[in-house]
Amino acid sequence: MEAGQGLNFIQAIIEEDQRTGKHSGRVHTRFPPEPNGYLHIGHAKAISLNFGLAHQYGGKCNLRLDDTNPTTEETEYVESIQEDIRWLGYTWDGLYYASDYFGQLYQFAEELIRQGKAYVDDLKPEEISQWRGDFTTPGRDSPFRNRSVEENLDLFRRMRAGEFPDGARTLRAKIDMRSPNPNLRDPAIYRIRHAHHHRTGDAWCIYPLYDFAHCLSDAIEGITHSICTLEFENRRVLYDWIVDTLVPGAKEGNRPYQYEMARLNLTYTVMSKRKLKELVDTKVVDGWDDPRMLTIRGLRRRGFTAASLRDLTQRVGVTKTQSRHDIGLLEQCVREDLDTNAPRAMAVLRPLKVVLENYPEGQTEELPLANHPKRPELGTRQVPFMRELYIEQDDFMENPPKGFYRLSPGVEVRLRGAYFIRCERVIKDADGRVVELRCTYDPATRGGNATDRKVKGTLHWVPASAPVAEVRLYDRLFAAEDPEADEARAFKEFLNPDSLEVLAGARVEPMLAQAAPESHFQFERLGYFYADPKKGLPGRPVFNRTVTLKDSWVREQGKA
RNA sequence: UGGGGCGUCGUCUAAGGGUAGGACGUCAGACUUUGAAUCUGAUUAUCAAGGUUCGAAUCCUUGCGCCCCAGCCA
Repeated sequence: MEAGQGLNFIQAIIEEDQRTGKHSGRVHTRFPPEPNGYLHIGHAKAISLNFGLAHQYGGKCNLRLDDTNPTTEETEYVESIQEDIRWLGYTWDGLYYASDYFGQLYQFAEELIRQGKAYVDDLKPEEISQWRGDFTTPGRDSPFRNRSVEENLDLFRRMRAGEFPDGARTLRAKIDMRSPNPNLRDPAIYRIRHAHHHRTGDAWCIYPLYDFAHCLSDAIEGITHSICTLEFENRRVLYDWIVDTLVPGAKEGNRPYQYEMARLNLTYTVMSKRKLKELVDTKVVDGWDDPRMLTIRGLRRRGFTAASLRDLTQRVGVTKTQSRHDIGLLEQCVREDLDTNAPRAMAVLRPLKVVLENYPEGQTEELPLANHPKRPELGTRQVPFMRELYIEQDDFMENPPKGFYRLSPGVEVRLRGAYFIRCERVIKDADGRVVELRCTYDPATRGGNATDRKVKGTLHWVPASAPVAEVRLYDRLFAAEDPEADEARAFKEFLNPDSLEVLAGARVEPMLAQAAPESHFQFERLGYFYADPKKGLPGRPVFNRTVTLKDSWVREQGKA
């Protein structure tokens, strides 16, 4: 928001900290994804917040791969995460992995045992769960809770040495089994996992859990403001407990603090990594970078720009209020970016043949069209014009309703940048479908100008010689505003069956056949399109529709 | 029915004792060689009830509603 004086609540905290001299005025944030999936638009919010804050306050922001669970994490994901952050336009100060700290974390754990504040528990997972109690019943102390420091140290070292199978024992923090906050009922901080880790290989068979690893990693890196999402709110006391008992100087304020904000939710989509993965695994979509996915890669391949994603994160703000933003806001962000930056072009998605009966056969002329109506410096291009052309099927109606500005029998319209044409006759096939229009053009209106009369409609067009291109029309993946709202039904029941339409027979102006992969265009009167880098071939591009233009005619019809 | 959070236009988000502002959406109009863009204008909100105060979205009390927590996931 450009309110100016309206700081978001994190900025307010930082400015207050700077005023009081907390952290010696330092700002050091971090973006800590777990490398177990691809980044999505929700991460983009966290990324631009953390990197943006560091930039705004002259601080630093680290990228830290939170890789404490060897069974779910893969190198493939750490590479994609880095690529996506760079594409978004951010550069990290330090690149770290939680696994960099396994040695230090282990030492912290031994220290906790020495302080008598952690113990090795032999209870099995189900037993731990039973002994923990529930929201209304306090937990009970584990029978192993009062082992001596020596015994705990010995057992913990043997856990590390690989003497016990997975699940046999855990290291637990000794806090309070009767706490009303279940997170303080002696949370597990180390578990046994005889699993290969993507970076440390087989060096470890015990791995720290999030609550233990995350806060201490923050402390090790000198993070000042550790921003996470709302669901971590009731773990903050645990965060504080661990940091305060283990980090030297923590009590004096020389430590990181956790702040929670609302995650980004958007209408007509799901955001959890688990659900996105399910869409990929069940082939509902064609991979993590399917243009319908709200992953960074998917959005990128759909034709969203990094600037538009950054813009969205600015507009949605930062609050603690659980919210769901209108996906239309994202669409508006990319429209605004592409309206000023995308060159214009003409493409006919569903061609309808037009023959200009009074235009000489065999004649062709090159007509100049502006590449951008508001930016003459972007120049013009030549588009061939001839006796046979294509216009959009939607742009003709034999019996038009009131308010239809386009072509119909006896009506004159302008072909953009070319001539006025009038429809004289309609040719139909045996089934009565309109297959061709016989029209006349007015040579005096070259360039689309006439001094003596006006026309209501201006249509885009391509010459009959125009190359064919595949165009993919994408729409939102789900038909329901909140696909997860109905507890009784799976989110996949709300998929939009029309989220992808492939048009193999679109015709594009010649320039577009040479479009470089990853280039953006506005196809006039239709929307913004992006040359797909994966599907397209040289001279044979595939265009993904990023978003339509706003269309008040569609709205008008909807009212009828 | 334990604990932790959150309630402001349709959707988001500002204002933190002194004119409830902005964005997106919607509606109406102007302009238009994109039914786009642009420009005008309009509509609509402080969860409820009490209290304090000259004055409450803001402070207090009591309700109500929604979200999160009982992984050896993060």
